[in-house]
Amino acid sequence: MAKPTVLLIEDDPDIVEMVRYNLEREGFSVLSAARGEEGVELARRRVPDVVLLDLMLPGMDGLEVCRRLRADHATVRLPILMLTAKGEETDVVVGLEVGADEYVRKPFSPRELVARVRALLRRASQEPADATRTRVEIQDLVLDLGRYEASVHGAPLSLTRAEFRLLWALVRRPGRVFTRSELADEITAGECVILDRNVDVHVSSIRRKLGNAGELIATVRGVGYKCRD
Amino acid sequence: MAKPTVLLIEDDPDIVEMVRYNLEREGFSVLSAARGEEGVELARRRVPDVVLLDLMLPGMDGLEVCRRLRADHATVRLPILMLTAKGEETDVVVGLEVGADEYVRKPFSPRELVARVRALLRRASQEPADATRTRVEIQDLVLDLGRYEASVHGAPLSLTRAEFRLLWALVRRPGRVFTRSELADEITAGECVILDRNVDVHVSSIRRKLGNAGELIATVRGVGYKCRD
DNA sequence: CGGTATCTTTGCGGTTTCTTCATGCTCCGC
DNA sequence: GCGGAGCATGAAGAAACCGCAAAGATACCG
Repeated sequence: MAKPTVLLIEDDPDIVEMVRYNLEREGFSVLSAARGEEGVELARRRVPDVVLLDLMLPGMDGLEVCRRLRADHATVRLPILMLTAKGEETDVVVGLEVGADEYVRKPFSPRELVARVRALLRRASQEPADATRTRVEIQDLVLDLGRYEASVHGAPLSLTRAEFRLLWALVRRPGRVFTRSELADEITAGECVILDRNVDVHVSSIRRKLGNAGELIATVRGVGYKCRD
Repeated sequence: MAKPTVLLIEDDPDIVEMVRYNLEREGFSVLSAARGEEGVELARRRVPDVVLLDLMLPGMDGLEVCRRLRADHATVRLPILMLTAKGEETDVVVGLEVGADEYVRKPFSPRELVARVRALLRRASQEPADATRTRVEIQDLVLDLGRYEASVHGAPLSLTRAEFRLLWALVRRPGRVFTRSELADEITAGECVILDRNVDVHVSSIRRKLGNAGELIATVRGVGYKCRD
């Protein structure tokens, strides 16, 4: 998982500037397009995590963009947040029917925008996450994602967030080998980049906390780590 | 598994049409009623898997429908999703008291609606007892949703609305970890957006009011909060 | 309209956790 | 057995996180 990408389709350069500044400051990577066609094309090629879409665009308008994104297989599930000017209430309704997920009225506060984008991402990502396994047992080790708890032999462990994420990644697919950078991404959830060696440190500390069960984590020399199965 | 059935109680034919179209396309079977009495009757006779309920109805309003569904043995644990128009915040509060499980603000996107209905069904199938609980006791703490009252050791607490909702969300599913933004959604019922950090403040104030029982709320560092079980 | 309770945001300080670095150890081919 | 690359681990500075207090904003009520 990398830094979340936002595609902004908007023709007013001031707004583009403002949104870009605020989203980048909050750790998003921002793409932008001033015209509808361009936006659809970009969405198809780069597939962002969210689309912010102005309703009023020169050429192809926001509704049409929305329809096209929904029509294309690559972008059909992409969360779309619509930016509307005040008093376009009916357009909002149409927009939602056409497949937008959220809307924000102009003028909007940067804070609100960021919060909405976050909420949208969260909802989008938790949808399939619920379907995924939330609990894993392997020998004496039990991990429960929903409760954020780990235990060995029934004795609870106190893992930090990074440790938990790392262990979760390994244990979820026993036998499969992960490179250090794969694991680093799991730890940071793609938010930032860390050195591969850091993974060693976390592994070391996990092993210490696991005690005997520490042997569950096998070092694969020259490659990375895996969980024994 | 058979096609899940949704009962929509809503007087605006446009919305009925829109919801029906979208839910059927997604594989649901849809019943509808334009009036509250009719809806209650239908719910009793056909017992759907979910009820979508408009708050503003001619005749018997949504809240009353909700109460009746909760009063009847056949429908007592039916998941209810409430449709609310903008600015009906106070009604939303009452809706929570009466025992609705989810809210969607109008205007809503069909995709969001479908997603919520799915989420509701999934939750209902996983924890059938949870949906309709109106009272929770955990150690010395008692929360009563119907009366909007909380007490520790029998001594009543004076919680604000935000505090009550937050605590209710935590206590209803002990052990499960909630992120700050999930909790923020619970507090505002999706009406507006607040900063994650605000959740800390409410938690802090709840803990103070709970006294010793404040330890029931555990901080999960780097993740959020949960209720000890 | 004014007063009050509640909600939201903000900033600081203490604490934990993360990251990096340096050092010593292990494994492996030769 | 030796050398070297790769790994383990301790330590320390940097960063993130949380609790709390206090102030500004908003909603509520008479």
